[in-house]
This record gives sequence, C-alpha cells and structure tokens, in this order.
Amino acid sequence: MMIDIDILLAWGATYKKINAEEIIFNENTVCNFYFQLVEGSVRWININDEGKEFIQMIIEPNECFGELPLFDDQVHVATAIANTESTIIRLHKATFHQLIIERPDIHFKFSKLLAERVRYKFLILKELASNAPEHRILFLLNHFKKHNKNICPDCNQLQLTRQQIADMTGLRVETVIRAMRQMHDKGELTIKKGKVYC
Amino acid sequence: MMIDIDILLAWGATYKKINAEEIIFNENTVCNFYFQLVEGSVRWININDEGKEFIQMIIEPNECFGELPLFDDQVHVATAIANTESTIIRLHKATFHQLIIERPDIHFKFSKLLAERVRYKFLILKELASNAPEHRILFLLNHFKKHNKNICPDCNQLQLTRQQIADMTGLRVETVIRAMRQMHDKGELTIKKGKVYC
DNA sequence: TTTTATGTATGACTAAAATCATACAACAAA
DNA sequence: TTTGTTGTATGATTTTAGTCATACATAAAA
Repeated sequence: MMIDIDILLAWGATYKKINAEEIIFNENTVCNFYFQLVEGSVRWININDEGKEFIQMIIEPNECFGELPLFDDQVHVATAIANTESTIIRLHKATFHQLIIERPDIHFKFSKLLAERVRYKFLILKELASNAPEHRILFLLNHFKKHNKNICPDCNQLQLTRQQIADMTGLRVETVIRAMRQMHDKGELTIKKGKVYC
Repeated sequence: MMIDIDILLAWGATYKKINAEEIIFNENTVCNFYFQLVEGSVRWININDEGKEFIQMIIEPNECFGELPLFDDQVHVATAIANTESTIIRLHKATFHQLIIERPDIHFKFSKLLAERVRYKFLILKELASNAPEHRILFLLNHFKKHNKNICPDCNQLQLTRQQIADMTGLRVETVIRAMRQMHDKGELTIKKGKVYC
C-alpha cells in the first residue's frame, strides 16, 4: 500500500533521509506521522528481554509502515529501523486523517492493506504454532515468491540472510542453516556458494 | 467491533441459529457475508496437517468475525466453528459494502477493528517467537484481563480450558497444565479445584 | 447414588531445537 | 595480496517441550 507521492506532497508531507541502522520510531511510543518508504529498506521489529529481534515485517520501497496507531490511537506496536540508508516520506497524523476523510477511495485502500496484514499474520502464526522448521521456512519463501518480495525477480535469488529468516520464524540461525541445507538436498531449493535460489 | 443490530436489520441482515460444533464457514472458501455474533461463542481456527487446531481468535457476543475477505476480496483465512449453540446475524457482502460507503463512520470503526486485530497478532506473534511457555500463557491472561474477555469479571475465573490455551499458544495441554501449576506455585495465579483465577 | 464424560495432574521417556564452540567461505576494503 | 568483516557450515552437548501412559477430579446425566 502506498499513497501517490504527489498527493502526499500536496498535503504537506516531507521527505527524510535515514541512515543505516537508524531508528525511525520506537515500540511503545506515541505516533505522530504516517510513514511511507521511498527508497531503501526498513525492518519493523520487536526486541525481547534477551535482546533477540523478532522481525514482524520487512518494508520495501513504496510501502507504508507504522500505520496502526493512525487507526486505533494506541502506541507503536513495534520499532522501525532502517536496514540500509533510506528515504522516507512523512505526513502528520492529523493531516492523514483529513486526507482519508476527503478521499474515501484512499481510506478503502487502507482497509485492504490492514486486512492483508491481518491475513499474513494469521498465516504465519499458524505456521509458528505448528512448529516444523522446514515448514516455516518454506511458507515464508512461498509467501515472498507470491508477493514478489525479498527475492530477485530475474535470478530467483533470496535477498535475506539466514539470520533474518531466523528472526522472522522464531528459530536460531543454526537451525535455519541446517534446515535449508536439508531442503537443498531434497531439491526444495538450491544453494550455490551460500546463496539461496528458489 | 459491532454494527448496531437495528442498522443491520434495516439493511436486510438475517439471523441464523447455529448448533454447537457447527461450522459457520470454512478456511479457503469464498465469503459472501458479513458475520456478527449475537449470542453464544465462536472460535476462529486453523487446522494443521495433523489435525491439531490453532485458535486464532475466540469470538464473544457483539463481535464480528470472518471479515477479512470483505476488505481484501480473498478467501476465508480460517474456519469459524460455534463452541456452543449460538445465534449470528449476517449481511450480504455487497450490502455491507454499500453500508460502509454510505456510513463512513462505520467504515472508520472497521479500520480501527482491523488495526486492533493486526496489533494483537503482532503481540502474540512476538510471544510465540520468543518461546517460554509461562511467558506465553501470562501474556494471554493479561491480554484477556485487559480486554475483559474470557475471564469472569466478578470472580476472576478463567473461562478457558487448558486445551484451549494450548491451542492459542501452540503448546500441548500437558505443557500448559505444568506451566500453570508452576505459575500457581509462584503466586502468578491461583488454582482452586482445577479452576484458574487471575 | 452410580455412571459417564470431560478436564486436570503427574511420571517416565524421547525427540528436536537451542546452545556452545569452532571452522570456513565470500566479498569488500586497505 | 593481505586483512577484516560478515555470513555460512558443522559437530558435540544440553535443555526443554513433546509424547505416551495412566490416574485422578469435577460436574453433569442416568
């Protein structure tokens, strides 16, 4: 989901450059903006008591993120950090509200986005609950393929590290590495020089 | 989230009686209705390859369920089954669309509902990913307390079985039983004659 | 009251992922 | 080319939830 940049600018949105590993907003803080990624990559994560990250979502250009508080008036549910140097565009919360009131078509697109987010969460939750590591990983890969995310459309190379997959599935790196090796042996994917193709 | 019954009836919604354990709709099927629970209890679940249920949500009276396809035009993401004899009220999908177009205020309430659903899923997912059984259970109980769900407001008695908690946390009954016993010993909750109070 | 069904409790054992340790590979920078 | 960094690979061991089996408790039904 994205709002046309021209519309955002017309409504007074502003660009902001973000450095790699810079925090855009923190979990449990008040939200004042609508955020949309223009360029780069952002991860939307929770960090648990032991400092381990759980990646809720990886945001690619032209996607919005951190939008829940705009609709339910609560705090940010997770922290947003730039993976690489990125550019975002922000619109004040109050202005965003005005915008979706004046533009029901845009409001409907957000309903769709939210429904898709819930849907994805249902699916991944079901996966995490019925455990098997290989199954979890396979689900993620299929999901990415289906949505053209995190996989190179030309060469099918997975753009994620084993660590990132671990952080999205609640597994440990070693477990992911071992599981993917087995999947390679079974022919469910290909590993060449450590790179994964699927 | 609920729509006023009078409004629903004015728009042509109809009541339907559901028997205990009756399926209201199945995962992966096309959705033709908006559903709202009037009386009884409904679980919204996925069933995995081994036949194990994962409870995505327990629906109480005056809540809607199965609403995702209304917004993203995909199939049902989970199966809805009545826990007890229940009454639901249904509105045709097309009529529902008309309704939220004519009533932006209702549309906004659904945006809020969807955002809250995503939020809950973020939270539980983070819990499931950072494993510890007691932690998972405690989160659920706190969540229920906060939202006055599944806990008797007068006596603080938990209205769920260990099995249901297991099915919501991806654990096994025995694990839940043992974990709750330990939580009882630690004073994090009270068990009297098998009933849990928190 | 007795019976039956459902839910809770607990021990013994197993399996599987986490953990710890270390090595190696790939690639960019000096 | 060498160095350094990040990511991948793999073995050995530990931990912990799952599994299996059985017993008991509670409450509703006969």
